[in-house]
Amino acid sequence: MQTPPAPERLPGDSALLARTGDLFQLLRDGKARTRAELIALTGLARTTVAARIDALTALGFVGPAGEAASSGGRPPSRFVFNANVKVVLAADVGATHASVAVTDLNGAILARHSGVLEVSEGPERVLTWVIRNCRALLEGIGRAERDAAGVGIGLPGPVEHDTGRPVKPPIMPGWDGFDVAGYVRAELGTEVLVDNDVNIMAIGERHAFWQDHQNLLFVKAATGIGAGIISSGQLQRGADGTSGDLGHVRVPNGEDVLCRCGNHGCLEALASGPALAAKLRAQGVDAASGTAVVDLAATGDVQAILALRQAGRDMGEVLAICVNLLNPSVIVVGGSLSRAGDQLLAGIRETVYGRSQPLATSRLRIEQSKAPVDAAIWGASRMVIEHVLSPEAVESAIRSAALQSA
Amino acid sequence: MQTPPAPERLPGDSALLARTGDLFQLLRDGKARTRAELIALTGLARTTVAARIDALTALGFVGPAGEAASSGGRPPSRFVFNANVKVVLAADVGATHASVAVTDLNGAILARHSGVLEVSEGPERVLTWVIRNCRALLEGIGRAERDAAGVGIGLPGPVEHDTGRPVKPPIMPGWDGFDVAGYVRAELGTEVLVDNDVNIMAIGERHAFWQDHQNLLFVKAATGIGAGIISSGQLQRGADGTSGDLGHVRVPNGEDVLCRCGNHGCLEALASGPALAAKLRAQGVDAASGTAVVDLAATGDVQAILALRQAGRDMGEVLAICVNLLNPSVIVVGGSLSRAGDQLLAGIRETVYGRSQPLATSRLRIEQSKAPVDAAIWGASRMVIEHVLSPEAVESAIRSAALQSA
DNA sequence: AAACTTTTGATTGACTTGCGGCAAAAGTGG
DNA sequence: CCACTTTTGCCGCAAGTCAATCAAAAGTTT
Repeated sequence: MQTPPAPERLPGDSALLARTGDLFQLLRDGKARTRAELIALTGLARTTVAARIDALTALGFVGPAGEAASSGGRPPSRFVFNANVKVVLAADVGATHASVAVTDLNGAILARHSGVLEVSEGPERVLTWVIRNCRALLEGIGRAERDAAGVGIGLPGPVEHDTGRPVKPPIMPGWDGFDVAGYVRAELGTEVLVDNDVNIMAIGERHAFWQDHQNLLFVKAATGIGAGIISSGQLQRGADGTSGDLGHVRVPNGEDVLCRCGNHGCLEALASGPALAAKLRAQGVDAASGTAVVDLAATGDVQAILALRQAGRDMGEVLAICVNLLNPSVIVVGGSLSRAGDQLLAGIRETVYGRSQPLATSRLRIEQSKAPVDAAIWGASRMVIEHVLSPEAVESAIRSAALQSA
Repeated sequence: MQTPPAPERLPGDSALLARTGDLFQLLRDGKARTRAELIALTGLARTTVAARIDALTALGFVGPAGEAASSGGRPPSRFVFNANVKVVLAADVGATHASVAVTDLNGAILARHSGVLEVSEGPERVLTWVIRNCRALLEGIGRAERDAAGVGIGLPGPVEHDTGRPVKPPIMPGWDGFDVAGYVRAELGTEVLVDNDVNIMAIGERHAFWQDHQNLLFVKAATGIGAGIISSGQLQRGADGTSGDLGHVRVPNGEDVLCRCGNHGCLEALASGPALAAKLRAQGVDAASGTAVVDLAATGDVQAILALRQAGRDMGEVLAICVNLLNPSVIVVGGSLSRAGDQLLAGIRETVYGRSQPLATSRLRIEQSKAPVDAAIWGASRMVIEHVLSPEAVESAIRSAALQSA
């Protein structure tokens, strides 16, 4: 008996593309592709690709996208990711205001609403506001609640992401341990993911502008100062969900400044928005808040400019250590103070490039956030999207649909 | 026509255990298990489990482990991971000496050899020494070169792990960009993985003593001061492989000390072994090196004790920031200075617990390395083991064996 | 308009894999 | 020695992937 020639590819061998959900990942980039292109890309058989595309089309995850140019015969039909099968709800809750938005599955914002809302009013009232406005936005664009694939929520304090509960947040009285995810899920009936707002901004900024960077440090400088760490392409939340807490790190030249946390020399007491405003007021300048300082700097106010630059240096002292420790390829500075742009960044760059090891800084970029207002919404949306469009999630959606029809 | 009842589990549905390599992961813990236990653990069918065990047994990855107690019928046979199918070579190259070892697939050291060797002699000579001693060790325990599953090498400088090349290492003249992995692979003909020695020690320490901690910071305090970061259970190497470089971070009370890197106030200039020895010599104490300082402290020398404690405080200043940034659940302090134990750690603890946010430290442990000498070898071995026993690697081994026999 | 090219859908058979059923094997307890 | 239990090997079934084939569809080229 003669054995058949060993095939180059054993059946079931395509370990990376064993499931329909994996094929789908290729289409996630939004490019329209023909079946032939997908066959070349995956190495799967024609019938397999066709069957999987059919399954994805039946669920609405992909849709037809016209025809490609003919190369002398029947033109091939193309397929493209359908970012509108579902929508995603995104909420960014700040200390004194909140935003909600509806996005498609690309993270593009379809509708949004912002309002003044004190997080200190407690979880029930704040989340009720969020839920109500989510519903209103859905109604406004004519989508049903069941069209929502999930809700992403950013909160201004440490969050245990796995359970969706805040853990001892300093500025959120009444929220400690509250089951945010459960509360919202009970109302909206969808997947709910909760995280720290800085983490969410890091995710948003990375996906929007720095996709090819696997090691990114996002710094939010506003009322507080915090960082979101992306290492190996993955958000790092730490053991208790409190990673990136740079606000109360001690900086050298702030020994005499008392912080609201009770310690001396915290970065936040030196370089946060309120700290800068207080400093200028002490100099006789009328500055109510951090944004006022930024506005003053924009008009050319020398004291404001100097204060921002010094704040940048103070932050740089801390960031230099972060750079040596984490060796990121980019630091993105966001938050209300970052609108000052050059002034703040110049101070940061000056110190970081001076203090860090040449090896770690040779390819390091330090940039201003390119979308200070949208990053949080994008990140909240992106967190949900990655979850619900993951190979596993798509796979299980296909399987349950198959069960339904059987 | 009647549709058959929908099966609870569709074929190919066992997403998490689709492959034989995944079943193998369950057996990696070394516990002997019966087929029935594996069925319960995996949810796979009896025949499937049996077939996979057969495949793994054929390759030698698992072996029979006697019979379990009968519960009234035929006693079940048990299977256990066979850590001796292959051996792993591990090498730790330090500045002035090097170690090589052979371990089994559990990482247990079967044979080892250490010697005096200057890394500055250059890659060819050092690696030749490593290769020669690897061969000698293999011969000593009666194993062939082809029994080696791979080689793990730790080097005292930054390494681009993906390519296996050092990048601008400060104390390794002639090594910059040298293809370490390629050079060794050409000789020994196996997988070669290279990494920074601190990273490797972090891996070793974590696996040996802190398996349930997903966020660990390993600090090596010796001639230099560096850290290995494990976040989300994964070693974080940074964008250029230079993460954890804490030696040249500036600490507050060292402004007047000049570091060998040319800057002032580096942690290494204050708290490294040579720095402590120099400090004591300036005080009239005879201390040749960091280990001499540690020895003095062990005899109760007050100046040495004070110096170590202050070094701990200086390190603590930096580690406090690391804690706020990374929120690890444990910091392990290793390196030659860590043998000082209490003195150094007391200084570190004092500062870290004082400076870090209560949230980040409430569950933080700061401990001495439990195996200062073995951690590096264990880590180098572990790095290789995780690579060659990964589900993918096992899977492909099984597939290629199937092709061979066909 | 006819010939040619290319895509697409449908079908078939071979192969592989996972699963359940059945019977033999290998124990225990009376 | 004889039931009884449990494990284990073997076989057929169902499902999925793949390669191959055929025919229809939808273009281009002559």
